Formats: sequence, C-alpha cells, structure tokens
Amino acid sequence: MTSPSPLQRLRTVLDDAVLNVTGGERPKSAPTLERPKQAAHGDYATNAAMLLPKLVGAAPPMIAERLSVALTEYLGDDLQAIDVAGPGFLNLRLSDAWLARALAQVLEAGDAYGTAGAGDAAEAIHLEFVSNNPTGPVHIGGARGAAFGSALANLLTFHGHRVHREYYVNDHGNQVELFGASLQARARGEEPPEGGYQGDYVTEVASRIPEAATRPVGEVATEGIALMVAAQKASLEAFRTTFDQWFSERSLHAPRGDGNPTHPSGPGAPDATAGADGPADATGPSEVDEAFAVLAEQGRTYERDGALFLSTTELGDDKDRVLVRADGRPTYFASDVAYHHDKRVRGYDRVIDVLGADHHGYVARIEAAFEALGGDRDRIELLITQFVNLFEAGERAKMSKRAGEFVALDDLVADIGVDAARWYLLARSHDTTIDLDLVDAREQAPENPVYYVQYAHARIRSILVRADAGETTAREPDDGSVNASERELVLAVLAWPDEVAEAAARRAPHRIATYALSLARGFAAFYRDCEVLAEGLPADVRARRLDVCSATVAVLASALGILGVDAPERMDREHAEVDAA
RNA sequence: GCCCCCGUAGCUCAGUGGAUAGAGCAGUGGUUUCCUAAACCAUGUGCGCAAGUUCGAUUCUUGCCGGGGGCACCA
Repeated sequence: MTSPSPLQRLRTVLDDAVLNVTGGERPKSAPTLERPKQAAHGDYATNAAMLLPKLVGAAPPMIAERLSVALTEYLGDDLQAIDVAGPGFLNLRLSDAWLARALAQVLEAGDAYGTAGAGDAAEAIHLEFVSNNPTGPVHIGGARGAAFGSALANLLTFHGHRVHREYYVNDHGNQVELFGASLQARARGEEPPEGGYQGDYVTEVASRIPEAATRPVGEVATEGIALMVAAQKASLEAFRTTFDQWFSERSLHAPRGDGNPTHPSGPGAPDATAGADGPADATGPSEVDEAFAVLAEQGRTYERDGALFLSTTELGDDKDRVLVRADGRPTYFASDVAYHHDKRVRGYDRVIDVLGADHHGYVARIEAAFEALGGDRDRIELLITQFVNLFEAGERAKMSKRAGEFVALDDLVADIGVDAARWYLLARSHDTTIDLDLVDAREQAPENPVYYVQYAHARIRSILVRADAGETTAREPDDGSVNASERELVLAVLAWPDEVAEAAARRAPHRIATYALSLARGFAAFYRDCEVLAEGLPADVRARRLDVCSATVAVLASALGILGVDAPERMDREHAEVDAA
C-alpha cells in the first residue's frame, strides 16, 4: 500500500473540520479541494461551506468561518493564510515548510508516486480494443483505437487496476471467405470478385501464399488471415501497442471437447493462448452453443420464421436480434454473444470494449446481450472512439496510399513518427472527432506540443546530469527564495495523483496529455525564474530546486509513459530530423 | 424517421454545478554575455438558440438549429 499523498492528507484534515462543524455528519457530495483558477485565491480552495447549509442550519459564509477556525487549529503553522471569499469559498495558502514536506514525500515515493490510487477499489479489467478485421492493414481508425486503448490500459494499470489487453480477431464468416477469394483471384492475375478486397496489399499477401492460385480457397483464406494478423501485430507493436491475447472468433465455433480448458486466461490465471481451437478431434458443444444454452435458460431466446432470436428489446435495444438464420448459419452477433459470454465466465470485475465510431449501433445490443447472459450492466462499458480526419495544410488528405482507400497506421507512423502520432491521437477526448493536420504533426519544433513536452523532460534530465557531475554555471544566482514559479510548479506536481485518478475514472487518457503539457509549461516558468546550478547559489537552495526538478521529471516521465510517448534524455534537431526521415 | 458523437477564441481543442472560462497553433510587438533559443515575455469583449432544475448552469434536463456518423438474418 502506498502512503497517502500530501493532498490526501490535506483532504483528511478538511474532512475532520467538516465533521467538527456538522457534529459528525458528511454532506452528500465530498467537498472539493482544488487549485483555484486565480492565484490570488491561494493554493487551494474548497467549496465545503457551500455544501453544508442544510446540515448546519447556517449560511455558507458563517459555516466557512467555523471551518476556518477548525482548519487553523488542525493545520497550525502549515497554514499560512485562510480566507472566506465570494459566496462561501475557503481559500487556503500553505506554508513553504508544508510545500517542502510535501515535495519530500513525492521524492520518497519515487517512481511509485501517483500509482495505485485505486486502492481497495482496484479491479480486474478485461479491455478489448482495436479488433480490426484481419482482412487488411491497421487503418487510421484502428490507430486511434490502438492509441486510446493502449493508453487507457497504461492509465488504469498505473492507477492500480489489473488490465488484460485483448484483440478480438474476426477470423470467421463471410468477410474471411471473401478475402480468400480476393487473394486467390490476385494469385491468378484476376480482379477480385464483386465486393471483394481491392487494395494493393491483397496482391502482395497473395504472393506470399504458396500455390495460392490452385489451393482450396478456404486454405488460402486461413493463410491470408494469419499473414494479416502477423502484419497487424507488427504494425501495432511498432506503435507501442501490445496485447496479452489475440482471441480468435473462429475458436468460439469450434467444439471444445472434454478436458479442453474452457477459459484459460481469467484474471487469476497466467496469460495463455486462449481462443485457440480445441483439439482437432474435439467433439461436443462450442462456446457459441454454451452461450445459447445460457440464454435459453434465462428465457431470452425464441424462434420465429425458422430463425433464433435474442430478445434484446426488453433490455433496451431497438429490436430483437437474430442469432441463427433460418438456414442454420449463425450471425456475427452470435459470435459477439459467445465472446461476451466467454469474457463473463473468465471472471473479470469489469469488461471494457473500445469500438470504432462505425460500431456505435452495436452498443445497445451488446449491453443487452451481456445482461441477458446474466451479467451486470454496470460491469460492462462500451467506449466509442470517433473518427479521425486527416488534413494536409488545411486540405483533406488524400486517403489512398498503398492500402486501398484508407491510410494505414504504418503510413501515419512513417510520416509523422510514433511519438507525434500517439500524441495527436491521444490529446483529444475519445468521443470527439479529430481533425489532424499532418503538416502540424510533422513539425519537429517546439510549436508542436509533443516535442515541447519532451523537451521539458530532456532539459530537466540535462540539469540533473550536470548536477550529479557537480557542475555549476557562471550565471548570476537569484535571491534563492521560493518564488511564485517554483511554488506553482510544486503545486502542479502535487496534483498528479488527482489527475491520474480523475483520468482513470473518466476513462480519459487525454487528460494526461493536457496535464503533461501544462506541467511542461510550469517547468518553463520555473526554469526562467529560478537558477538551479548557478555558482554562488546556497547549497540548500540548489538542493531544494534539484528536488523540484527531480519530482517534476519523474511525473513527466510517468505521464509520457502512460501515453506511450518517449521521454528522451536529450533533444537535438539532427536526431529529430533523422527520426522523421 | 430512430439512435450515437460534437457545437467553447481566427484554427485545432481542453475544462468546470460555483468567485474574472483556458491551452496550443496562427497573428502582432518584444527578448539572446541564457542551467539546450527546439526558449521566453506581452497581446484575446468566445461557451449555437430557447425554456426548465438550482442559492448559482458554459456544465444537468428537454426542445430546436447546425456538423459528423450509424441504423443487415454483412463482418
């Protein structure tokens, strides 16, 4: 268990003060303790007094006065000033000594600072993301899903949850057959069939399948899918996105057979290659069959016109959905149902599906299916990532490169680099459309936020390295006081655990990017106003400011780590240009 | 028609039930004997419209307007 952060301790004190004033009762919503928008309002402001009029039977300013008395007593010398302001806010200003102690606690926590905030509420989470069709390269939509999903996984893990990352491979059904037929057509030097796959990559993949022109089309499809999955895996790894498991849709339809471990990769088990087909000679029901049996038990299915329906309507969907067509073939939805049955039985506390914008129509039916399977609706979340529009100097970017009608993840990475690509895809809320201008993103300059943040990290590292070597600079030392810039920076560092908690709770890794940028700006002000290595600076001042640097760089590294963006030791133009080339 | 997302500064977007709504970019004007100038400073009368809930709404609810997307016994 990590020790409480300085801010948590302060919250506890505030809570005590509230209880003191109310005589033991708490307001419905917890009081805020936040940085006020204006510096003149102190280090922290709380709305506590405005939450208590009904409990206390007094007006907010009056309550604020009483809270103020209690806080003054509890905090003693740590409290430099406390004021009642506006409609009942309490503005607190802490002493330099308090700040110094808080900073020491941050350094003591080291790399663990800000982690494990979930505490006892930590969950085992199944996180599915990307899940492109394995019939082509990872495209721009998949890139956003990959950036968002991997960063969300990093964020939730950092916060203390246990996250299982999974990619669902749609290796079953009509599209697979069509892909096989397209591959074979290319191998024969023909055009793909009506509605088939057109991209140049189809020809390329076909050329890597031995005798693709003459073998049974099913085999061609299987090999083609395997090649595409391998290619996607490589693209995603280069994009710093990895999975604990690639789950095969096809496996859901295979007989599981006796003794075949049904759910080998639950939260308690080591990662395994679950989702692989059962033994070749396995018999018995498939997982789809098992899921159907569960639905039937729950009384959620019925037959009509020869087809098997799931009554999702009674669970909030627009209409009931077909599981098995009249001709006996299961629908794609049947796979989805079985897949979620599998996730459920594997025993996670929570299931999160990250889906592309084109899948939002599935939300209602998947939630309904999850509930129909006996799941708790509060335990499944479907997050929809919105579209990415690419621009080139304000013009809509031409979408056709080598992958057909879409831009591939590989093309994006080759163009602007992994760091910029991840940053631009992650800096915005997942549910807003992104207009990404490649000219801006390519810019290897501090005008580009991603490099600005990296530069802040590199600059601090440089200071720390020089300090370790005992270096001083010939600069004029300042008076060594704790000035406004230093204070602001420390307060920003102290906000990190709250930022993580909020971002995790909201499934919002973009908040980490926003925070990182503001922390980098806070450091720039500190760097401008505070000498660190100047010769003639008192040793205690130098030590204190080096501590500020150490704490800041640790938080920046953690933030960039969550985003999957490199935190470099140094930056220089030559390297940047080489990387971009 | 129904459903989902969005509508905040010139542009791209953060943000919040509360005290004077922010950042980046672009623009303008400055700064370099500088721990990396890949820097810094100054400069901004903006929450689509209308009701409702609230002590207080840009934030929550409803309606409308505008933009994007989705509505298969395809995957």
